[in-house]
Amino acid sequence: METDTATTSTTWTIGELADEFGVTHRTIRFYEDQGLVTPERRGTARVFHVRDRVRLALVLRGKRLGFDLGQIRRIVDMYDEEPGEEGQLRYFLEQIAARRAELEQRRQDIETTLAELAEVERRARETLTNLA
Amino acid sequence: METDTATTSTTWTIGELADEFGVTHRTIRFYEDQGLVTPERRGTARVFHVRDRVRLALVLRGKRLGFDLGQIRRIVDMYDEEPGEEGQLRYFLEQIAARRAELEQRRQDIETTLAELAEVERRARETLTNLA
DNA sequence: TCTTACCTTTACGTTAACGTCAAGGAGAAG
DNA sequence: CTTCTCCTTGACGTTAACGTAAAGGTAAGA
Repeated sequence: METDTATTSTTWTIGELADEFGVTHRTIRFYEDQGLVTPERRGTARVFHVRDRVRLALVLRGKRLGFDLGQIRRIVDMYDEEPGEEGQLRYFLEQIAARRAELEQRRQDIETTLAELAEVERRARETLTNLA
Repeated sequence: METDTATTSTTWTIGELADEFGVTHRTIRFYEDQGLVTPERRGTARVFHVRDRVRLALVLRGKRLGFDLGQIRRIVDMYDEEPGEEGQLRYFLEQIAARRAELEQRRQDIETTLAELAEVERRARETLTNLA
């Protein structure tokens, strides 16, 4: 019996990640085609490392937010951008500002909607009380 | 010259709404097919009233949030739900709670992402300063 | 009356993001 | 060696949300 010293494995198969994140193999392979994850290959099999796991989580969070994969890639790629020289860095900061602007627009829309739903709910509760 | 007493018209053509909201006629007609707007018909022409204008704005806000039209309809329809009897109202409140839960999940995701981007930005600025 | 602008329906085309077979390899267990 | 289980690569299918002609109606202005 091989000792399982690694506490929890530091690599994953496609099936393990699929189970953990509740997606199909197909989805993960699709994300690989799109360059969102880049698993190592041992022979023909895929071996996913921590970086891939993190990126997959980021992608799925982006999906929950309703971003398309293009937008998602732009955000995810920011997480492991290399320093680079000044021009690059300034451009990079511009990109970050743009993403932030989008996210803040969304947050604003969400807060407006939540406020309106609260009002709709208030009226419904009122009507309900008046039935008693 | 017909007096334009109506300050700004209280009805709109499809083109006016399309221009105002930056979408195409096709999009609005599609939303009509989906029952998201229900313009009056005068002969064959569509006449949009305030209700349609409001609903269109809600739909587009839903799109900015990345909801699909199914989710959007569920939210939008809440805005002009009729009181109804107790069972209906309780079900209605459940639905509101569900939509709110989705929106709050999104808000959480957005705040996490904004925080992470702020950190990424901080590091980029740091690197930039160290070049001077 | 003839443009011109705006509207109409019908209907096939397109893109994103996977779903869904089909056919087969690789290794561990019995 | 055979049977499982999990993996692999194609490759065509599907759904949502419109895009994009095609072909024509209508009302106002020159």
